[in-house]
Amino acid sequence: MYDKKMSEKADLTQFEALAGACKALSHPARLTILQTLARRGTCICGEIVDILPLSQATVSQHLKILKEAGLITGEIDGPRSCYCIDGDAMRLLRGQLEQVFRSLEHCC
Amino acid sequence: MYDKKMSEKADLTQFEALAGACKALSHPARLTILQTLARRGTCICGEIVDILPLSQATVSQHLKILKEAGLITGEIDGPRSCYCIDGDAMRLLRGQLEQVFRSLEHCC
DNA sequence: TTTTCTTATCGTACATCGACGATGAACGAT
DNA sequence: ATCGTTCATCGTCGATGTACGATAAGAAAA
Repeated sequence: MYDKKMSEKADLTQFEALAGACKALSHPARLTILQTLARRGTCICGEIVDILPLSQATVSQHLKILKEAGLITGEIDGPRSCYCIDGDAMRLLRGQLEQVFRSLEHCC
Repeated sequence: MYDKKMSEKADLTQFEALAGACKALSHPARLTILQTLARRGTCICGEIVDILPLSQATVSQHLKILKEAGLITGEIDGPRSCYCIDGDAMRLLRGQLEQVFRSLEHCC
């Protein structure tokens, strides 16, 4: 009936960025795209379409999601597009996740 | 017109488990729940509802998602439920993510 | 210019997510 | 047996995600 502790609600916004990055990783096709980009070393365009069992439109959409999440960069090179892993963003994400996992080490 | 390389399509199923775990992490409320469980050390029941700015039904739904993803365990203790981080699952996920990030170190 | 190749975007259809109120189930206490 | 508490589940609804074909936009090649 009465307020328990005068609303000490958690601030969810502090995790919004990390949650968004995890969402970008939360699809097999997008993880496969990242793996492919890393494996080829150099940037790749629509070879990804040939590799994935998905339509060109769907692949392009997944690439857009990864780009909007800041995990990859895309540059137009003539008639084709060249995508590349954003190393800085990836290292940042890696560090953030590592920090979370460290804080989660103390379980019951 | 002709098959480029006789269908060397990537197998997306190999990343399904990891993608599913990332999806479980891809919501601020769920990350906050994990942080709360870790912070309290001991298992927690519906105090989470008091902490999060969400309804009891919504919190229960997030807890279910985390449990189905195997990241937490839930035990019924009398009239209340006691949740706890699954340390083994968390370490496994941490290792898998670390492996992915290592393979992504070689960027352009 | 016209064609061809490559890629992005639009529109659509269906599935899933995220949030909530309401209800139900389980238990302790009266 | 009847409350009151705690929690899970149901049903609903709008928003978002996933997939595709079709189309548009751009540059190279004819």
